[in-house]
Amino acid sequence: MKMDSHHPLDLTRAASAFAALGSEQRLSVLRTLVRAGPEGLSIGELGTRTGVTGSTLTHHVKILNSAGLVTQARQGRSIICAAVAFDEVQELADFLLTECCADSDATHEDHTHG
Amino acid sequence: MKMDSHHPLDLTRAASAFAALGSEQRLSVLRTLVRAGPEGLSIGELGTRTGVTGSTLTHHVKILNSAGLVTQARQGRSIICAAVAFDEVQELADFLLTECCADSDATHEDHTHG
DNA sequence: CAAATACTTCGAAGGTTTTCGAAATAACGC
DNA sequence: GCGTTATTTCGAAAACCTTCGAAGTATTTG
Repeated sequence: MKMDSHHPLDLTRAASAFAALGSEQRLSVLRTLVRAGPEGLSIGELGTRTGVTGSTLTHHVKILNSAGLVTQARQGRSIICAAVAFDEVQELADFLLTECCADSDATHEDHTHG
Repeated sequence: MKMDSHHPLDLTRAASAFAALGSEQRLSVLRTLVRAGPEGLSIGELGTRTGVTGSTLTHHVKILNSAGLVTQARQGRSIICAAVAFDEVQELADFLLTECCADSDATHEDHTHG
């Protein structure tokens, strides 16, 4: 469910991705997946590592998935989750910073990223 | 109020910064300030440009300020707001990605940012 | 000091999110 | 098909967020 995450970010999509990251539990889930790398982890293992379990974990993973930050794929009895955050988070940063100072009349000081 | 934003990010602070970005209205406010550059904008002008006004705007700016993403300074009758997002957003991205694959047993594939 | 401007605080109404447990579905082995 | 493991759906309770308008504070001007 939801495989499309490669059109450029609009305000609505960016806000919902940021909102997905804006909970300690979900941020901790996503970081655990980022640490785990491209192989991913089952929901069960993710629960063991983060302390978030059951329907609560299902709920949070679904939000991260809808935000395009996590993939889910069935493998036998388990669902394997993996972080897609690698590029996505840079895209989010760019969404905010890309037009830096565009409206500024001033002698553009160096506040860019990089 | 709140000038300290230079200790390293912990989970709680990072989540609250992401949560601050996770509303269309606040994201639009912050982008408007990023576009405006280091000079910043008054609350009134910010309201004119974003369509968010009055106590609602006060509320949203306060959340962005508490998250360390916006500064506020009185100048005469106005309050001038400016984005601090420049470095802060890169820090947030790093918070997520820094430990990429640390727990992975696999032959580390290249999923890093850069 | 009074009036005007710029913004904030307060409090309430409405909406959304979070969390939980019980029942449901999916896949595997016997 | 039946039991077991892994995860999801459903529904309800509590907590939290958003928005609004009315009243309040701060600052400048006459």
